[in-house]
Amino acid sequence: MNPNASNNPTIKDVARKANVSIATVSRVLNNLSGYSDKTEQKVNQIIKEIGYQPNAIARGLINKRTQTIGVMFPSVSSYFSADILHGIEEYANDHNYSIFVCNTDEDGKRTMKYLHVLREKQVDGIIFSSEMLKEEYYEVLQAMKVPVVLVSSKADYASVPYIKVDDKQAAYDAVQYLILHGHREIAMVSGTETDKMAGSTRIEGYLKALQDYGIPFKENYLVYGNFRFDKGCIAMEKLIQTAPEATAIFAASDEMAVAVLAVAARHGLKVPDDISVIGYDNLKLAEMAVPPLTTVDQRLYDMGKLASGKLIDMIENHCVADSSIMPHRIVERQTVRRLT
Amino acid sequence: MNPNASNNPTIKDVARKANVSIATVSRVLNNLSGYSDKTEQKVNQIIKEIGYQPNAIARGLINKRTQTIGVMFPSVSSYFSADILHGIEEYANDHNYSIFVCNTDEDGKRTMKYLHVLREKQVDGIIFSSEMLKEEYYEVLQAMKVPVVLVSSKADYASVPYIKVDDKQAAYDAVQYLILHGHREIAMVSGTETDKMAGSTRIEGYLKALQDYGIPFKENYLVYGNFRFDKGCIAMEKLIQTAPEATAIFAASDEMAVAVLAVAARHGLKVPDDISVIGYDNLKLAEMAVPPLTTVDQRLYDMGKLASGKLIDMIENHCVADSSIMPHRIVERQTVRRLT
DNA sequence: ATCATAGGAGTAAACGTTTACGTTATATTC
DNA sequence: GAATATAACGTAAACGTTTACTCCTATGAT
Repeated sequence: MNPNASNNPTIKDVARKANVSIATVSRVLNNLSGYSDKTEQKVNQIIKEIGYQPNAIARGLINKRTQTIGVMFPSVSSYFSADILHGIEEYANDHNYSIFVCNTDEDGKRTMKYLHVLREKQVDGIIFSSEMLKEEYYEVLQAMKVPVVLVSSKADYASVPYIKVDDKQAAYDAVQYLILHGHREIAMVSGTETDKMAGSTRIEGYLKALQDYGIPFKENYLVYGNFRFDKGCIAMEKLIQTAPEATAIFAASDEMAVAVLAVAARHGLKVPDDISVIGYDNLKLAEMAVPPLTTVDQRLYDMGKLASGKLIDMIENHCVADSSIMPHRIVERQTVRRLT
Repeated sequence: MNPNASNNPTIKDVARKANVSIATVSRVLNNLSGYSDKTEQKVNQIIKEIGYQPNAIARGLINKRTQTIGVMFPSVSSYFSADILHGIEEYANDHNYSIFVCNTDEDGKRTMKYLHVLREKQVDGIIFSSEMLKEEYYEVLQAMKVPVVLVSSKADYASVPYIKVDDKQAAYDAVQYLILHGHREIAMVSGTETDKMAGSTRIEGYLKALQDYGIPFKENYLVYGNFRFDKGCIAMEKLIQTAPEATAIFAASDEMAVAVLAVAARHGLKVPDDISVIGYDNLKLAEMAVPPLTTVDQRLYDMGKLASGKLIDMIENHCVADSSIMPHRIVERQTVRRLT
């Protein structure tokens, strides 16, 4: 009888039934040369017949390629990550790569554990999303010898390709937009105080815009959140206490901008009549807000796609991709009022 | 010299340097018995020294287990999926499983392709999220012989374990909540017209509640969306035209409820003063809305965790888990007004 | 002293592929 | 018709593990 009844059929089963060697089956599978049309047809027929599917694990073992990439997110469930992930997944799938999602929780331990798992599972490459690439991580990454690309992030000490918008300029543009709408009392809800990445560069843009337009910076106009909604609420509450004269607020993320909206409403402040707000990201969330949020678009989905693209290029061509600065633009909706 | 300089060290390298056989190294790696304390220490020391990490691919080949599960989403980037994914990921990671995310786009072709990829990659199990399990899929799944669990979905012809809330009852409760707040003109923004799953059962709940309280159903009070924001907007626009007398709206998803909020605002309708709305899901989005959305909580994160748990149980104990009906509850926020 | 026993360790097959190399038969060239 | 090239395969090693067997040695019981 069939010596391999209960298990999934293997290349051996195909070979036996088709009366050829497994080498030949392998050849038609990978359509190389070295077989006649007749055998090709015979083999393909048997494959259909017994429902054979190649075993990617066995392939991976010998090819040393798994067609798999790992993606690290500080928080998979954040609306920010979701968009990037979607882009990454789309491109990767189209190019026959699967993706492992990893949720680091911004926790070093967890991240290291994940890095080891990805190493053991022999991923072909890794994408780091919106997270500082600590040296500790970088060391493991180097030991793994797989390509890495950063998205919405940047490593200043190591030359790892990244994809991000020019944060400083984008923040500058956002603040300038407010200024050009007649605002001079502009507060900012920033990201994490210590986050060199998206945090401080956006603050720099804010500061520079104020300076360029001769607006003095006031300490109490700058508060910190962590890019997420909850901290954004706290930050806005603080702002209402300490900077009630502000006519406009620049939030360093859409989630926080929406928090500003929420807290403003809670306090009976009308947007944009009593206070204007501009966000950062252009998540779907911005469209959904009431009123719809004016924000700076950073095309996260495309950034995800591009990240996938660069990484796969590096994997397949053993090259090193260069970094990209993504264009940004302000999308005008209804949360900024023109001061007359 | 080292015969294996450029590549990652393997168990062979460890064995050679420790002067033991690879079998012994394997034994200490998997801490089985059959070696002395001294060799154990020696081996562990060498492992540290040369930075050896086991190759999960090779392991997978022989063990026929990959510690990997595939998760299918109709849309990875939806805020709904993000929460479930987070739950799944969390539990899986804690139990040493990695997860492949798959975005089906609700497209049969894409789904089938993914199913084949997952098969080739030898995943240990599959979670299907919020999607009808078509027979076509089910056949491949059976051929794969891996456990499957459904989350926020249900297959009526096949006995696949699922996790979901009692949609009909939850919808009933939502509508009842509106009724008990004095509403009688209650419209519904439903999900996909054809979606047997979450679509029609929620409509049934709506209908039953109306009936139980002696409220006649009006055709024009029921409009269809697809659970997402954009269609929700269109649905609400329609409602404003055809059912202006409605005092309350039950939306079959938070995204659509938020759409209702947005469109209401666009038309100068105040929520909850002019119109009340209750959503379904309790996404973070509901909290973020202005005003904060009253909705029915279905604890998606926990459902994700539970799905992971059941699946891993099935994988490891070769059993078949039973289904779970998750508790739901109404979380009261500020979009429903008590009619006096 | 003999024997059974168990602990410690090695050997080699197996997992499902790919691929370098070898072999045969046929076609081509002169 | 001999020499050579080429097409069409088959053989077997390799990828990095796990594990069933086997073997040796020391220990304890008799």
